[in-house]
Amino acid sequence: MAPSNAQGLRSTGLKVTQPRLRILEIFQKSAQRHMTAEDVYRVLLEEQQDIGLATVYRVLTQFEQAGIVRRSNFESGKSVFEINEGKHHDHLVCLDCGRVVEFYDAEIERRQKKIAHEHGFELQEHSLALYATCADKQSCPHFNKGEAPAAERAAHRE
Amino acid sequence: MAPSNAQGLRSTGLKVTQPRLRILEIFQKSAQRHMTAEDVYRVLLEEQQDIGLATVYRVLTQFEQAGIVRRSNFESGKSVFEINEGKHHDHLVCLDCGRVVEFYDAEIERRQKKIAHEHGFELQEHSLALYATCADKQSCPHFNKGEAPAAERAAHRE
DNA sequence: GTATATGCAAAACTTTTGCATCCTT
DNA sequence: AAGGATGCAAAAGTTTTGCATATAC
Repeated sequence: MAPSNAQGLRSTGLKVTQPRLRILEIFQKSAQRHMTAEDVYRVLLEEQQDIGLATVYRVLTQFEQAGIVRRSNFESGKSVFEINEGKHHDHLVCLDCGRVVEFYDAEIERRQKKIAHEHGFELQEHSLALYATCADKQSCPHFNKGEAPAAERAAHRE
Repeated sequence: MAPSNAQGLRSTGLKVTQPRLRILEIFQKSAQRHMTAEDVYRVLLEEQQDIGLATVYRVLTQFEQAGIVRRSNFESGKSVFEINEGKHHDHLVCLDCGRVVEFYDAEIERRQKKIAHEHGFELQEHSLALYATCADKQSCPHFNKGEAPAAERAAHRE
């Protein structure tokens, strides 16, 4: 999964265009694995690429459908995209600095499936996000300056 | 929690107004525990109450802050509200009919807290939603006609 | 050359806000 | 009477769409 080049893109049936290649590259080169459409667009602007925000959304949506990226929603109100490495995981989001940690817990996965079955359902997918604060504030240096803290939007409602 | 009357409302420090009483009543009388702001507004319209959508949003937000309702986001892009009975639970959403089942799993809760700790965080909250289809379609009679299937928005992107 | 993709602007949707007026206390 | 609450309309924020033009195969 996650084609890293023109061949990979082609194999998904998508034409190999500049916008698609550039967006893929941004995900590969960025320090942040998790980016909103705005985040990607901002990088493109800095690079003086003439790529519109609408194209970013279109490309990300197509990439999602092709299995190249995954979309999450957290509580920010915005969609967050990341390259799909094929390994399923859930997210832990730092409310102090927005940092996103990925984790996988087999037991949680197992119980989710079991719970669905017990209620007469067939589990298709799930979305799990943990929201936490740094136990040791020193270790949470508001690291992802590009990514606004997840606490931001909740604060708006206060 | 979840004051069911004027006294209860007063105790939260909120003034007892018609819109607040009516909205509370709608949650108490409705067959659906889970409703969007639009859902509530639609009921008000049917009752010819002159209550604006903005007020519905304001009241629901205040109720959330007062602990009277809880807000969830699922994948629909809209906020879903329910009366806060005080018992924490997560949600299982039927992709066929939109039905929402509540569940609680102590082991999942435990592991979430453990995972956060292992990464140096203090868990504050979490959001877990399971998306599933009915194993036996007969038992899923598109029950919540008022509530559009959760699959709807995803379909929009296709 | 044809079908697709893109850019731009405008629209769609959910949610919030400004402000004059109304209602609780 | 005074402060908070509401309605309406307008704004904000994110995401989608229509359409003429540009690009990939």
